[in-house]
Amino acid sequence: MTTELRADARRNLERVLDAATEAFAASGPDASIDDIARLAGVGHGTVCRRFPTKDDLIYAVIERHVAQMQAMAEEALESEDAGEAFFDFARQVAELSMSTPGLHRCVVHCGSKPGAAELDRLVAKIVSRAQAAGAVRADVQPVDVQLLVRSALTSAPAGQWRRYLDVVLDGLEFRP
Amino acid sequence: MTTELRADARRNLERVLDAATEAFAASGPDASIDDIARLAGVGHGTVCRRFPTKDDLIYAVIERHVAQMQAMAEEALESEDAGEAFFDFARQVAELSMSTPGLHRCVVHCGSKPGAAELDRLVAKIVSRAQAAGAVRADVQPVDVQLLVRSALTSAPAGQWRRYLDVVLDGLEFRP
DNA sequence: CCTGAAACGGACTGATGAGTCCGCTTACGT
DNA sequence: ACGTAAGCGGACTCATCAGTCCGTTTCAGG
Repeated sequence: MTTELRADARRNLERVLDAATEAFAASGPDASIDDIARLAGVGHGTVCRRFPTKDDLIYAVIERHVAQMQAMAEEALESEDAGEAFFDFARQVAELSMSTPGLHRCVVHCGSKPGAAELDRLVAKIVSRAQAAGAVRADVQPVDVQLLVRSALTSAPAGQWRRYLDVVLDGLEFRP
Repeated sequence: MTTELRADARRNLERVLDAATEAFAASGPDASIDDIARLAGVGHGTVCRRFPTKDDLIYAVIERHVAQMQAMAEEALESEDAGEAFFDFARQVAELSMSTPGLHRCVVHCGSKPGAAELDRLVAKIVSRAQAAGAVRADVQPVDVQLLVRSALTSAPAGQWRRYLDVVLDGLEFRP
C-alpha cells in the first residue's frame, strides 16, 4: 500500500505538524521551515518531503480551523434571525481566529485556497441574508465584509481586537 | 562646505528620488533598491551612499506626503465644528493617501518615524476634540482611529476604498 | 537475523535583497 | 590644463529562506 506510512514516518509527521502549529501560532506564516524542522527535531528535508510547498504545510495546519469556521457558518445559516445570526457569527469567528493570532495571519495568507472556497460561499450567504433582512447595510458586498472584519482583527494591537471589531460591526449595521 | 553637493551628485540625487517615488508608488515599500537604482540610471551603490538605509530613502520619499497631511491636520484644528472637522480630515487624508496607494503602504511601513510623531500628536488632538464634542464614540483611543482607518484603506481592493472608509467612519460615529 | 525498501537529514542550489568597499571617473577651483 | 577630492558604480559580502538530492540509517516482513 502506498498510503501506509512507516511507524517512524508517522511519528515524525505528527511532530512536524505539532511544531508547525506552534511556530505558525507564534510567528504567523513567516515562521521558517528550518525553525519548524528544528522545533520538530527533524531535518528540514523531512518537512519538505511531506509538504512539497510551504503553503501545503500552512494549509495542513489551518485545516482544522477552517473546518470549525465552516461549522459555525452552517449553524448561522439555520438561525431564524438573519441579522443576529450574522453578527453572532462574526463575533464567533473573530473569537476563534484571535485565540491564536498567528494562525489567523496564516488563514489570511492563504486567501481563498481550495476548501476555503466553500467557507467563502457560506459567508456570502450569511451576509446576503442579513442584508435582505435589513440588518446589514446594502452598499457592501459579502467579500467587503470579510475584508473589513479581517483587517480590523489584523490591525488591532494585541488584546484590543474586540473594540476594533465593535467599530466595524457597528459600521456595517443598516441605518435608515 | 561639506553640505554642498557637486552638480552631478545633486542631479543623481534628484534622479534617485524621482525613481524611488515612482517605484514605491508602483510597488510599495517592497520595491528593491536595485530596481530604483536601475530606474534612476545609477549604480545601487550611489543610492546606498545617499541613503544609508532603505528606510531613509522611503522616508525621504514620503516626507512631502506627511507634510501635506500635517497641513490638513492643522487646518482641521482651526475649524469650529470638531465633529465635522474630524470626518472631513479623515476623508481628505484618505483621498491624499489613496491617490498613490503604494506610497500609502510606505507610510504605513514607516509607522511613527521622527517627523511623523508631530502628525500623530495633531491627529490625536483632532480625535479627542471630536470625542469631547460628542461626535465620535468615546470607547476608542486616537491611535485606534488611525489604525482602523489605515487598515480599511489598506485592505480595500483597488478603487473600493471609499466604501470601506464609509463603513469605518460610520462605525466611529457616536451613537446614543 | 537479514535484506530491501522507506525514510531520514543535512549539504547543496538558487533566488533575493540589503549594505560595503575600492579602483576608476569626473567636476571644478586654481 | 591640471590636480585633487568628491562622487561613482558594480562587484562583493552577508544573511535568509525555499526547495532538491543523495549517501546513510532504520524499519519491518520473510
